[in-house]
Amino acid sequence: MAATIRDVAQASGVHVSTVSRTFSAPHLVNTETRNRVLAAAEDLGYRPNRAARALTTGRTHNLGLIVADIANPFFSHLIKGAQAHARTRDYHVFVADTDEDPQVEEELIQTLAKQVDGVLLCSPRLSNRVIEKLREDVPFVVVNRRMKGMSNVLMDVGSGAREAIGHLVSLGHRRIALLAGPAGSWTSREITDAAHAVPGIDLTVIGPNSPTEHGGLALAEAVASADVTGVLAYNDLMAIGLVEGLTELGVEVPDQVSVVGIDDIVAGRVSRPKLTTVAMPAEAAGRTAVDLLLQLVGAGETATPALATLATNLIIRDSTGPVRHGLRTDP
Amino acid sequence: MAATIRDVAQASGVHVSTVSRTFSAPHLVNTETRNRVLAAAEDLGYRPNRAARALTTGRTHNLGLIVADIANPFFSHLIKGAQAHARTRDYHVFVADTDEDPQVEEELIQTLAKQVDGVLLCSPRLSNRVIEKLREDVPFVVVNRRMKGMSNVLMDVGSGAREAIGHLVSLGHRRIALLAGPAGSWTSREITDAAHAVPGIDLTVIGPNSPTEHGGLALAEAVASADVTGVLAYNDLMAIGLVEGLTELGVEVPDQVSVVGIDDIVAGRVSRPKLTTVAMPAEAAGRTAVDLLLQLVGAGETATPALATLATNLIIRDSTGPVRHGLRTDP
DNA sequence: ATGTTTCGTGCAACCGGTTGCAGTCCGCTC
DNA sequence: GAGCGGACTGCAACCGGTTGCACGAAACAT
Repeated sequence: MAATIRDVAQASGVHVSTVSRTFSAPHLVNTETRNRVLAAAEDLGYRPNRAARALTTGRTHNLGLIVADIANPFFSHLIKGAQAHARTRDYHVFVADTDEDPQVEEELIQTLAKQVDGVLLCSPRLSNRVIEKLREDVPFVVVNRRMKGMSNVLMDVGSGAREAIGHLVSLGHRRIALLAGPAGSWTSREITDAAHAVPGIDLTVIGPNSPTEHGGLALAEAVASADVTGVLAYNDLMAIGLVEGLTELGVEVPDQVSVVGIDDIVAGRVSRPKLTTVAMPAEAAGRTAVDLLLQLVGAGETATPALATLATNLIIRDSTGPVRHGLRTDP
Repeated sequence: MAATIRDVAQASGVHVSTVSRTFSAPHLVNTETRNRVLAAAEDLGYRPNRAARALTTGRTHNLGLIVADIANPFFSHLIKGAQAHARTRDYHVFVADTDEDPQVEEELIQTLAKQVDGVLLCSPRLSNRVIEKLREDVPFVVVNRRMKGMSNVLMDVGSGAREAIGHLVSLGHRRIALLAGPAGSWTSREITDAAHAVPGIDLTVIGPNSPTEHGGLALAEAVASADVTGVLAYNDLMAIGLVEGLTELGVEVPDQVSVVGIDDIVAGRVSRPKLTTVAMPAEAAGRTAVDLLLQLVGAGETATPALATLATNLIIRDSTGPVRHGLRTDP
């Protein structure tokens, strides 16, 4: 069907190896010959078959990117950052969505392993043990989980959570709820740990929860009856869902309850009240992860794992406000 | 490094071809032998190398999915639908984002062509001519563009636009603006054509525009000064951006201007006012597209292209309301 | 003129599988 | 007991490239 290297060889009267070299090591072939080969290739519409090349070189020039939920805008931006950056390095990024299912996550990694040079694993739900085992199959960079001996891209979400809670405290809040994320999420644990370490507050942890709008919506009753005035949610989607649910229950945000999200997705800027949130540098994380992964891929076995930590920052909008004491008895 | 078919052959004392058959045509090999091979494979952690298999069979069991903007929730849901459905058919879907750039789109298709059995091209920005040329390299299903002789998945956006404008008209609107989408978008043209065909309205088409929140935001002034009372936007992101911009300009939605979006993304439900929109069945489109593509892939050259048209429906929320005459002179 | 590089190209094995063909062994039929 | 067919399995070519090695010719040194 499509032209192969042998067609080109025949058409230009040289051996296949010369054609091969014309593309993968041009400096080794005579300028004149090269031009002849290139002309023939152009003529036949020949393009090297990457899969076949991968078979011998062991390099596919593809990267895999695994996320829990492609519909989560946080991941969309990470993906965009990774794809755009990889393209400048002549790599392609294949994205796969696990639907928050660790089982699917494991299968996907195994399937991808042979088809890519390395995998970007974002916010994994798998256990460390399984990840370490899978690592024998393919180089990894793990985003949003600290793993000894592996390259990591982390966002300083602990500090973000501290900042968020500090903000609530400065507004007078003391009884604060933390909506945890999914089980197995490193980020969720970081946030929880950071929150626990803040002195002088009365913290209620609710969860684990599904990190989606629905997850947040479902928590509205629990939050309303938890006797808290401030809430920090695992991510913006949950925060938005929560605000929606609270509003339906007649609980005013921020007048009765202040809500802080994490991620800084667009929806948080257009929802009302506008969401106070901890901004996460998703695109930068994607780019950084690609860099670390290519470093790993290039160096082979000898690579030393690297750790990148990206800063987060609090963006104060309208979903947080000062505590109003005795509110419930007001008119 | 990883175990190959030859390692397994050696370990189980049979020829490689027997190992191969154990996996790709189990009924051809003796139960006893098969078990021995399977045990050895299990033992060595052997998994067939898909790329190598693809070389001889010509089937990679991968599909490519190309979208203009992975961060657009409409596409996220389409992707999820496609990936989940493909997985049930033992196929994997690789997603790539073109960033709305036709050049990148073309390159991506060419790169993917050899690594997948077929491509799902969603809302292409390329010209028909180029697509028809690329089609020689790899089977296509085109989503959101009608192309003769190719399999298509369309959403009945024309009827959706008619319904949306009918809704505005029933609220008393006559002077209506249409915010067009990007150049090269079939959907945008469909909407425009449908809008033009509605009798008795005074239509202003603005565009082409970038189909993002920013694109909508940037149009606020143009809309405010266009002397219209109703707006239909190419998609929800633009509609949301527009509402944001109008609000900043002090123009009330829906009191002064009614806004309708298209897609029904989550952000439209949480933004205030809640967005009236034409719901597009994104997930179903993803599933359907995979079905049509696998049909095409299975049948080879002989395949007859199929056309699937999915219904849309209007969801009325709070961003549309009755025209208020003489509003601007009211207090 | 001879020896030594350097350059350019061809040869052939190899990557990890698949598959048409042929051969062996076995039981069964007539 | 020869002939036949079916069930397994091995052999080897092949998919589309890459690459170490060898070889011939030209360029350079001596």
